Amino acid sequence: MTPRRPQVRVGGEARRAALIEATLDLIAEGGSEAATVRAIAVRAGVTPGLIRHYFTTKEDLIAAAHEALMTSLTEASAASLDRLPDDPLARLAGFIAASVSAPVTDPRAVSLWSASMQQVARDPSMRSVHQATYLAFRDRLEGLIRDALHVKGRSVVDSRALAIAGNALLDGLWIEAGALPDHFAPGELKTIAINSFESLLQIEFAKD
Amino acid sequence: MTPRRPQVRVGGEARRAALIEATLDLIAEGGSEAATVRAIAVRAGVTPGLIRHYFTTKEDLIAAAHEALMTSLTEASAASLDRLPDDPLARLAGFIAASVSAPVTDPRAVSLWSASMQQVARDPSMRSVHQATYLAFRDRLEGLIRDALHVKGRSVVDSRALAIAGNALLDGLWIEAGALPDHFAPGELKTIAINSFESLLQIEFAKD
DNA sequence: GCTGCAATTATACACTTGCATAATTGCCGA
DNA sequence: TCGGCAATTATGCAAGTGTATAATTGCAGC
Repeated sequence: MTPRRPQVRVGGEARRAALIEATLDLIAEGGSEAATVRAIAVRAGVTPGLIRHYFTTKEDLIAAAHEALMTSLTEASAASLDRLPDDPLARLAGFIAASVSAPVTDPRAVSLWSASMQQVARDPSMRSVHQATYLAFRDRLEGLIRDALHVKGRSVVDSRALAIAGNALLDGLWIEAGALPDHFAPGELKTIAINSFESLLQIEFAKD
Repeated sequence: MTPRRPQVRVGGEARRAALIEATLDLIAEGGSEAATVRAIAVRAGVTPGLIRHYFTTKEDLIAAAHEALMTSLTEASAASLDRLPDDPLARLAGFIAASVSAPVTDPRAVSLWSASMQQVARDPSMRSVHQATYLAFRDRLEGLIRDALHVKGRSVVDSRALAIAGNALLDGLWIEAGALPDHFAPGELKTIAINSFESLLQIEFAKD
């Protein structure tokens, strides 16, 4: 007769967040199929039934986890801006560098992101979350670009196109860094990103 | 008493390829978890047991499907080069345009690619296949860049960096086109890609 | 025509999955 | 202090999973 597992009461938002965190951990490590209800429960130190108490269905939990991931990525990006200087050129350069360096360039994040991309392709609600996050990042980049060009006295012809291209460039480098972490020399991607933006915007950043 | 299903004997490589194709279809439509043994069998018009006759395990089949996908992508890229003109500048422009237009920019392909990215993160053999495919594409792009710069009489300082940046740019645009197909005006991404390469390489393509 | 063998179907099994439902437990307010 | 109620655990179930094994079928070579 195995004794009943003692309850550890947490309740409310904390437990909910713990379940989401466990879900993301499992997906990052083993893909969507690894995130079974039972595995999530074990990871969160909880009984499977409890999940049903916080999420009416597993699909619910997955969606919540996806949204949490996206907002955390967005917030990480916003937070990096807070630590940057005021000079528009240096701000843009710092933002670019942060986007292709650790901790943003993290295999776990890339794995989670690619896992979510699949579901984005077929779940409209996930697609709208993805689109909102994508646009938030791109709009931030576009603002930085406009400021940088303005301080150089340059007329901004099509900042939308520049932001799309710059965003694509950062995305591509970010993915490659995550997928083939050993393939690039340290700092190589950062240099490439900075140089590429100099070409795209036809400006020059101050050398550090 | 349901009658026994009539056999349709195919045998050998054809049936094997059909099973792989059914697997890829299902993964593209519903993610890895949709590719169950039974679903694959139905899709291929076959009985589940037959799969075991061609692949000793399901993992075997998945790996074979991944390799088939990668080689097909590589071959598609190589084939597009065959249809391009000889002039190096036009060749590069055509290659860029093809990389961000249909049929390369295909939701199915993007979905399959992101599905494989996940497994790349944790399966070393899949990672080596991914790396080989990535390098094949990038090397092709680097060659086109070198040719284009050479015909302009420009010294090629760091074609590796240019190829990495260009590849990242194309990847990023390709992914966004696949993830948010309705978000961009027709031809917008193509224009952005061409203009961006003009900036990156500091050249000008002939207007078409 | 027969026979042997590979290709194919059929059936079965043990295990996992998500979910429902009932039983317990701890805590908070009266 | 003692109900009451939300948080938690326990148990069970029907459906789906991969795989093993046996039974059939068609075809190729003699």
